[in-house]
Amino acid sequence: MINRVVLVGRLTKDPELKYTPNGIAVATFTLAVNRQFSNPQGEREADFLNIVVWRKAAENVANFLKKGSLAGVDGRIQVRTYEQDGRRQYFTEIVADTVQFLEPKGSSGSGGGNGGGRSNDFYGAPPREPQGSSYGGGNQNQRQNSNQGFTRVDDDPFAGSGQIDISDDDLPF
Amino acid sequence: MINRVVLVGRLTKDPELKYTPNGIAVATFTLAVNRQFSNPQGEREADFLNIVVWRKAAENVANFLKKGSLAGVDGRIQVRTYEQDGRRQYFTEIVADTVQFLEPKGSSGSGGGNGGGRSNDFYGAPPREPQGSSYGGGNQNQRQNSNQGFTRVDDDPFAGSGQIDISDDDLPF
Amino acid sequence: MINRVVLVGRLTKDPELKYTPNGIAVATFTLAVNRQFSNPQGEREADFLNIVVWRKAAENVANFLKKGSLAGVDGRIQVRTYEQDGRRQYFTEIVADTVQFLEPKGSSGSGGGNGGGRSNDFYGAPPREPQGSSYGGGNQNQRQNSNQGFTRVDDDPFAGSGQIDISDDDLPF
Amino acid sequence: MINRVVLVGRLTKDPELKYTPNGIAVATFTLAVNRQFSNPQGEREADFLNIVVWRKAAENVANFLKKGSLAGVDGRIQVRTYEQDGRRQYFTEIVADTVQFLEPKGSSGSGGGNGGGRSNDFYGAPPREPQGSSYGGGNQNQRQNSNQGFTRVDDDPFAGSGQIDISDDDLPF
DNA sequence: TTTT
DNA sequence: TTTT
Repeated sequence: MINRVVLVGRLTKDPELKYTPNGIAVATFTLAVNRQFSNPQGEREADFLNIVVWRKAAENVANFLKKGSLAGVDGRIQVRTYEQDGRRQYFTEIVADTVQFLEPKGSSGSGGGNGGGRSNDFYGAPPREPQGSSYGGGNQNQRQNSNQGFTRVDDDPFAGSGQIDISDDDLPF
Repeated sequence: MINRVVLVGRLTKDPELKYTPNGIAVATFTLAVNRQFSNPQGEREADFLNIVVWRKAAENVANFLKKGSLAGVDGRIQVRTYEQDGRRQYFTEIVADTVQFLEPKGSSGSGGGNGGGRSNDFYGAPPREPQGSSYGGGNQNQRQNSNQGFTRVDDDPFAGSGQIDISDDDLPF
Repeated sequence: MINRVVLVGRLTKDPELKYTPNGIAVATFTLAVNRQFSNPQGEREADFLNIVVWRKAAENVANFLKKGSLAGVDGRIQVRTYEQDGRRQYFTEIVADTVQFLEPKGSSGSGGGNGGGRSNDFYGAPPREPQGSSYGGGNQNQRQNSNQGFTRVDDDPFAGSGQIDISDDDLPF
Repeated sequence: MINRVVLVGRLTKDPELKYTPNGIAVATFTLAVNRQFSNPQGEREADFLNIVVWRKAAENVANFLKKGSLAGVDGRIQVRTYEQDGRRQYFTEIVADTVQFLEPKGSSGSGGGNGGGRSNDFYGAPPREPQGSSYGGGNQNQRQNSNQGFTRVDDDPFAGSGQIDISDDDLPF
């Protein structure tokens, strides 16, 4: 059924890149999307939305976006459910089909030096592609390539660490 | 900033209509939106999304939609935050600008008999209209017009009851 | 770049199904989308939008939708340009990723008897899939299976007939 | 009925600001939206889409956007029809509810010097507001304020000139 | 007629 | 050229 979301906002932190046990890249980040109107106190609030993106687009996100970057997201809303202290919890996220980098002029100033400059799109999560092992587990993320290597992701790409060993079949793609 | 959501799905229950202390109508319902692909177990899962709609559209929703109705929603995602047992909780909802009734042929079978038949739209939450007292608190909802009268809504239209007395200024419009 | 369109409306005629020389299915139809407000003469106008959908979804569209069907479309806008009498002409169409059949209750009454009943989605135009010869040219359209066989489509799926022999490379996918 | 479009692209020229006989501002521009994939010749094509925006947002567009600006648009597709040499012609445009200025860092380099810097939204075309004469005809456009004054718009905001005298009632709002 |  |  139709489930379409389009957002433009700024990353609240650097994106996190992880890999599934099968070597599929997944990036997560939070997008701050300013509200249309200020609240009665005159403050312009924002909604903080959790974004997930898979495969090649995940690696592009990790390479080209960072805290503060302006980005567009085209995807779908999804609610994940989990138990915590015996209570059912809900986690709402946007699964991005496309992430667009929106920093037009050799911006990004300080920091990582992603070069960049052109407005650019990353297309992720192609619907139901063969889930081959084409992602061999090699970490192509340029920014997190120091000591820690990459992180494995299991069922929850937003989780801090994932030790439980599950297969790709449990992943939502 | 751009924040746009379009959904088509079915109501999991009859919508709930409430009124703010100032007499502004607000309806809430949950929309079940089937996922594109079935999970590895071959089941077609759904996402259950919380929808809010204000003013005249809220009353139309209450009058014309019910459990099982197919509906389209055009709106924006919003995250509300609240404390519970000292823990910060997040509640994600879609604030609908438009709700479209999608039951083309004199459907709705049993129950309320809303007659209907035509595909119909309800436009809600016009951005920043004067928040006059045009909604005098009279309950125009035909389906919930029995004994219980209408319910007051305070800061959380999804809450079961709201006793705290807040003004319209605390409402997100 | 972000280019997203979501529509709900009714088919003004039965969809047309054609096949490229390489056997790829493409369906076209016009969707009447009623405007939000009536014009000063009190009439509720509609916009008539050209929709294209490829591959399996095209065949589903041809099999399950017909004149008057309520349908949802999720896709992108595209402008094609062509010459006519030495004048440059523009043709705007929506390339659908998904077409959703929105006739909830064993509707469609008279006519083709598509059975159906459930709300259903067709996913078309997967971005950049290998354009294999999986569509062998066999016409699986149940409604147009009489004498005329299928129609070849060349560069313009909306054109009445296409005699010029061009390859898949000229097609927009 | 649901009719929603979200675009991100660049202006091909400076926007044009006009005023209706009743003094309502309307801006038009063309947005170049790059396609997702390059064509078989390896070129990245674009779609050129006509955007219209009304009232205050129109004036903001005229003041803050110019040729080459990156902008987001949230609106609806509309088809206008007209006669030319006895032939019916169609003109497809996007009526913007919101235009978002997407040049994050004091960009816009040469030229008008709009200062700016912050990502900014303009909300136009509020649905069915009272069509009063609140726009008194004063031209607030800073960039086109030289000799030519403002231009009147009649039925077609994209037309070069409009001599026919029509009332606001013929305008699509 | 097109933008970076 | 248009749908309910």
